[in-house]
Amino acid sequence: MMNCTTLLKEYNLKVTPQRVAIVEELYKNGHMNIDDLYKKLLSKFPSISLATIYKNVNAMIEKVFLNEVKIPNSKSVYELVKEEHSHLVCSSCGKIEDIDLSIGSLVEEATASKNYKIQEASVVFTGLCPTCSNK
Amino acid sequence: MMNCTTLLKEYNLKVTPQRVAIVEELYKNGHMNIDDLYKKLLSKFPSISLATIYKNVNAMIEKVFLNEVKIPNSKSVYELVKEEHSHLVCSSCGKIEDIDLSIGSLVEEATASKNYKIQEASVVFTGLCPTCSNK
DNA sequence: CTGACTGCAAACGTTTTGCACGGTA
DNA sequence: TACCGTGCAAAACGTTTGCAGTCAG
Repeated sequence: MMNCTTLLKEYNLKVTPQRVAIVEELYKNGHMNIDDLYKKLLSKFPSISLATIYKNVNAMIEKVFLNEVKIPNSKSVYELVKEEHSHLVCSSCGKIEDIDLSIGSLVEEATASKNYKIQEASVVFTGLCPTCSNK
Repeated sequence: MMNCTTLLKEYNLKVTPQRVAIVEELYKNGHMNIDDLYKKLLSKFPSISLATIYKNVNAMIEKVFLNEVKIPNSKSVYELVKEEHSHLVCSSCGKIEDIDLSIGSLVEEATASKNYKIQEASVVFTGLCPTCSNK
């Protein structure tokens, strides 16, 4: 188990039980949408408010501690910020996985052909995960 | 100017002046969000309703005539469906451009490492466009 | 002529805000 | 203690729906 308290402090976020729980859940589950988070936290904090989830998620995004990932045909999910990576979404079961892809050459391609100074890349592949494609 | 009427018919969409205007605008501007469309059409149809925009955009997505593009840190935009391509977004002026990138090797990489049967790819790069990076 | 589309208003789901209270540092 | 976070309720948004009238085929 990671040390959520220290982590929150490093990002200048006050440590509250609710915030610790959010970080723990995201660490455990990788990617969660607002509802996932709300339902998970409800079992630990029966009177937690959806507004608290929103406020905290937004605060954490502000501090660049969380990252919002927009998924085609589905709700945004949130993840702890880490090294750049891409995402794989299963169109059947909805599972989301991180994947390390070498997008360097793509970035160069884009730079060369359109002269953009690329700052960020959002790469999301949708397809059938191994489990679902064997059904 | 393209033939919007024929195009709409090909996709089994009844031809109305509002729909023709939506297609014309998207053809002209490439990518527009709901508000862009609404404002543009308001000048042609002073009493058009936002609901009409939504209904038509959704109908066109249903027929796979339009495509929604989710953009990090900004609203979704819509475009006419065409060959697969990626997107370049300027983080300063908001401009969105199509770009043809060879993502084939990435798809293979993902297939090989995670065993997914990839169906769709969403690649959006954010950066400074040539104009904005010279300011 | 029939069914589909439009515009309006109401409904809906999601996200944000204001406020009183309680907890963190 | 001072400020920030929480939970609640209300407000604000964005999007969808139902309906009566109109239009396309």
